[in-house]
Amino acid sequence: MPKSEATPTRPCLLLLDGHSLAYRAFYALKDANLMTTDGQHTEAVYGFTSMLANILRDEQPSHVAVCFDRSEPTFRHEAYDGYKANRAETPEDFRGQMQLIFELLDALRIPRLSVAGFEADDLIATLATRASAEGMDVLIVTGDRDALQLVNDKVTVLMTRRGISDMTRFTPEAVKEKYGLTPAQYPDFAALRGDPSDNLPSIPGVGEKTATKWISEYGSLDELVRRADEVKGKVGEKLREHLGQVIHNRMLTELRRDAPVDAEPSALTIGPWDREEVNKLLDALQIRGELRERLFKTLGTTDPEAGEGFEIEVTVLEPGQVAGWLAALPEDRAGLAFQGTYGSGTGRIDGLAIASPGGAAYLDPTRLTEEDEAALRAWLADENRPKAVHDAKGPLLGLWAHGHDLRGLTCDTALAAYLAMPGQRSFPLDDLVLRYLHRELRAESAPGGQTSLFDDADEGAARDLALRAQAVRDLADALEAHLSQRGGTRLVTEVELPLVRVLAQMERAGIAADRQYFAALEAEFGAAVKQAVEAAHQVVGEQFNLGSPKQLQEILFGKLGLPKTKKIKTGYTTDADALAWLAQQTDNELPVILLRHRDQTKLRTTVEGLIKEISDDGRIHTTFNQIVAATGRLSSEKPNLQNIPIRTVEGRRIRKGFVVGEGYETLLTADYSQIELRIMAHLSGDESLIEAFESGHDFHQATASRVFDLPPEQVDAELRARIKAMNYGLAYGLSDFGLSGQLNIPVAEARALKEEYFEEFGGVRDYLESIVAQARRDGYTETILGRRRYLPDLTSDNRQRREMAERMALNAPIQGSAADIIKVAMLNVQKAIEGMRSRMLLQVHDELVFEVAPGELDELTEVVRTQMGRAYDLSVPLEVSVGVGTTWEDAGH
DNA sequence: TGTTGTACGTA
DNA sequence: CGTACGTACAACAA
Repeated sequence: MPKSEATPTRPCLLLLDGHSLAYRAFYALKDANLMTTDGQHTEAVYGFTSMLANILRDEQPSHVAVCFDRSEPTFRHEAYDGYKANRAETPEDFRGQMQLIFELLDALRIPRLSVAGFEADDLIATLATRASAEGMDVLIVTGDRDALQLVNDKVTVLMTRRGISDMTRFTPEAVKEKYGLTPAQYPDFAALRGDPSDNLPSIPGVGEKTATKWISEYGSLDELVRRADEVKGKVGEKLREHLGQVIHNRMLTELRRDAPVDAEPSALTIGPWDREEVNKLLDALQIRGELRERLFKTLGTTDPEAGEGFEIEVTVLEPGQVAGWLAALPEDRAGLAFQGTYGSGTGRIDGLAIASPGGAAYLDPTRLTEEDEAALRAWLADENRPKAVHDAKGPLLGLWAHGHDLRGLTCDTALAAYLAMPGQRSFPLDDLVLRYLHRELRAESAPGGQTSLFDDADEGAARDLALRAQAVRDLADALEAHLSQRGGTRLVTEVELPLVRVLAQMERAGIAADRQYFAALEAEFGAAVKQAVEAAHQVVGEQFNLGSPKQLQEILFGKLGLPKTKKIKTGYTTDADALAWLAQQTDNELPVILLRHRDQTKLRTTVEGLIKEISDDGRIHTTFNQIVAATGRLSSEKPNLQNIPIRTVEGRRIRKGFVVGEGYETLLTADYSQIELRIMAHLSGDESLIEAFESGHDFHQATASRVFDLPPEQVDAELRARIKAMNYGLAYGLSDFGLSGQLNIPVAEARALKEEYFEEFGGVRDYLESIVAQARRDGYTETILGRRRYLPDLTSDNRQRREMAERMALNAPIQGSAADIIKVAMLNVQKAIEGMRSRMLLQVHDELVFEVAPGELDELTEVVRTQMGRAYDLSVPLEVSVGVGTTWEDAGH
């Protein structure tokens, strides 16, 4: 809230806790992953600068200083060995950013202070005390709650809350209201509560609630200590037990007001800052646009070279105005933003904003005249009117549900960002805008926003959506430029973007489910679970929760005294492998019963989950996520249809519940056989491996025959199994240790086996080694279509992280190329069946599931075989096997 | 109520 | 001490 400008300005000193704010900024912006093109992270600098600019603008202080901690130990460390002893190490990405902040403050001529042996807090306390004695108002900005003890009539604390713009203003009244304490009581309270971040121990059973109660009841810690005997109950005992500790804590929670700061408050003015230097620094940090302008504006100068402001004209279109507005719309690419909800293959749209160079408009698609509706329909469906949308699949489903279509999508900013940063798990628009446009996308109408420019809530929402549309438009350009610069344009425009439509179609179609069958199955699995529970209770002789790993451990290793299994964080594992091992080790039937219970509960909950997801149309509509998997795979959720059981007979029964829908003839599944191994053969160019694929024999058998120098017929099941584990393991970065565990053989033997394998397939070893070396050099791996995966950990000092990254580097090009290929296949199949009634329903990484319209089986089979087979030209054939049946199980192989 | 750890299904 | 996911549940913290 700006100070009222009418009052004659009384001197006001602004004191900031530099480290605290920089840390806060860093964590608030961590997900945005801000960095310069040469890899210097800038989250902390950016966020700190943004906070500083806002506070200077809003508070208009006459004096200012930023206080910093020093690396030297403080008097608190001397008083207490353990002080801050459990502080986590400074994150790698944060390092170096403090120095940048120092440089920026120096360029801005804002005083920064630090004193050896004292924390920033103590400097702040000292200066606040002196300044208020001189009649100045003081405003403290920090994230450290210890500062609350400084609050009085003259001293106010702004405490960071969440993010970088959300702060709470603590006056004496506000402290009272929030904590039920006076500022002076705060250090007493803090000592009593303890503080994990400073490593001040707390009293067991005493949290904030009890601490507050005691301090307000007794008035002060002194008084509480004096009358500690009066405190009743268990907590009273605990208090008396820990009294010494609390008193010790108290010495540390008091801020020093006598730190040797040589600056006088009145001298802490903002100097004439060096504009050139600031510009240079901001250039180096690649901070442009809105923040730079805000900073300059606040400091009283507008920089002519700063990025243009971010103001747009927003028109809220009323019924009858839409057609006209669209007619006048320039032909440049428009940014679109939708307000709506999506899921289960459908959606609804409540608002739409369109941003173009001429301005932006908001409209409610449910309130349109017929003419508007027609114009909007035509414009949205016009292939020749280019559009950019953020995460278009949901809106597309929504539009379809309203009878519209969306064509001419030339950029999906979420997809583009995914290809630019495949390791990120989500891509919120505001983060991307911050990262690529250096602009804040703040919802102005949101509650708690600093300004409420709009009295009308609807108009505010309209403006927010329009701002998003505009941001999408700008972001699309920025991301396209970024991707084209590094050769990622084709992957996004020719594969990922057109795939959006295919996935939407699959989600909308869903797959038919046999509800009665699932219900019966659930009952059956449920009965088996019940039986297992009873049997287990019987064996053990007491009731317990078989689903609780903790209770299970107590029973198995405590009560029954069975041999210990592998250690995990919470004790000893009770996973399926361990239970199977236990079953072998003892005569006790319990492990077998538990295994059965695990099995059956898993199956039961799977079926239950599926039943819950059956829509009114009798079908299950999953959602395919195109932007989560770091390797480029799709994922499936709500429900996940990519992990329906198949390995066991019992599990496969669930697949019988997925059936052909009414009006269709049958289901068809088509999958790639051993696609990842074929890709490994292709990428490595290993002649022997390629020949093994072309030999016509079973692949694992063929490779085993080569490794062991036997005719294929003489490869027994054991040898084949070993080589199969090798074949697959290699693509995952399997270690000797892992292979030995997998095959139950000594590590030395596993190593020897690997040697033997590489004697025959040396090209594979060379390839695997080269891929890691290349990734370490470039910082990323690449698939056959140029999809990248960045692996900064390849150069980590931490062995575990580095080796993890190495395995990812081995796997990413293989798994990712397989994802590329099936995506291309999906596009080509979809194009080829456009005129048919049959449709694609599911993708399960190397398998596609179709619903076949009457009379189309032969044609579809042919199309699918051909298109999948020729999706990409590898140096080995892409083999496709097809199955047909009225349930997913029957259509399987 | 939200987060963490364990377990387990698929490719 | 092979990769990539999503979901369910219990336990814990608050």
